[in-house]
Amino acid sequence: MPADTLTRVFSALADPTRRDMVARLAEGDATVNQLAEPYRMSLQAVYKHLKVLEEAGVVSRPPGPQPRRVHLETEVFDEMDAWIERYRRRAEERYTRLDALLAGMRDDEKKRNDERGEQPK
Amino acid sequence: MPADTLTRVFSALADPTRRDMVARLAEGDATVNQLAEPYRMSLQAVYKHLKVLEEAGVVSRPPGPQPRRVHLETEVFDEMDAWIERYRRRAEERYTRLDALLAGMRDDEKKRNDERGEQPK
DNA sequence: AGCACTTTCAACTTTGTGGTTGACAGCCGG
DNA sequence: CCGGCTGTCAACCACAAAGTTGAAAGTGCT
Repeated sequence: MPADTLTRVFSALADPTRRDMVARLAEGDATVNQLAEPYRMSLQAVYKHLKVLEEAGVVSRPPGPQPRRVHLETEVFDEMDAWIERYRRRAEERYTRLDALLAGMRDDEKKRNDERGEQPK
Repeated sequence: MPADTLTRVFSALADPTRRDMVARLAEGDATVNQLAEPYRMSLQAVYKHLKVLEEAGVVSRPPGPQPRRVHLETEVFDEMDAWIERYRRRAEERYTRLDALLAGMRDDEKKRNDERGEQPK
């Protein structure tokens, strides 16, 4: 089972180093060496991170002359954004409907308390 | 080192089961048993997932009468959204500026090719 | 061809994560 | 008060993830 896109994207972005790479790539494409420079980490480790980002579709490395430049791919962000927005929106809708429900809920609660013989303040 | 919020949120949402929980909680609060019902997984495992979501601030479980209901918290989504939007926007700005740059880049490339003695097509 | 640099592959260590089972404390209703 | 449901904690297992080193392919320049 090849782990769906969202899983790959979210876990790719769960790593601070990888998020930092994305942040820097947003300023423009870079070679692997430029990318690797700030980190105290072997070059192979950087390639591994890149591979994760690439498989998640966050980044691409078009073939070309030797120092292949790493490029930020933004389409995947749309997908993540859609997911987030979808559920945020739904939850917020429920929240705004809450006002309308409050009156009824207060009545219910009062009734329940009455049935238990509790004193209203 | 207490792993920053974004790291916790992204890795919380990197798990399909947890994303599914969020999706269902967007429809309304639920008890742990209701939440756990569709999964073929021990109840303790579900509590673990909930703990991860809670520590990431995605979910809250206000204290109360025995079956404590799980509630979706949306503020964290804003933070994620801000991060995504920030870099997406920056990358897209670069992209739109690309048109303006193309003329200059073509000139540069032509010059480089000339210096190498390559034939223009 | 030959050297230097880029890229990838493989093996290994360490740490984290998702899941299990088992035990146990806290509430609540009969 | 006691039996059942809710919630938490701990030990353990399997496996994935981040990093290391070492070695081997490619690619580009002179």
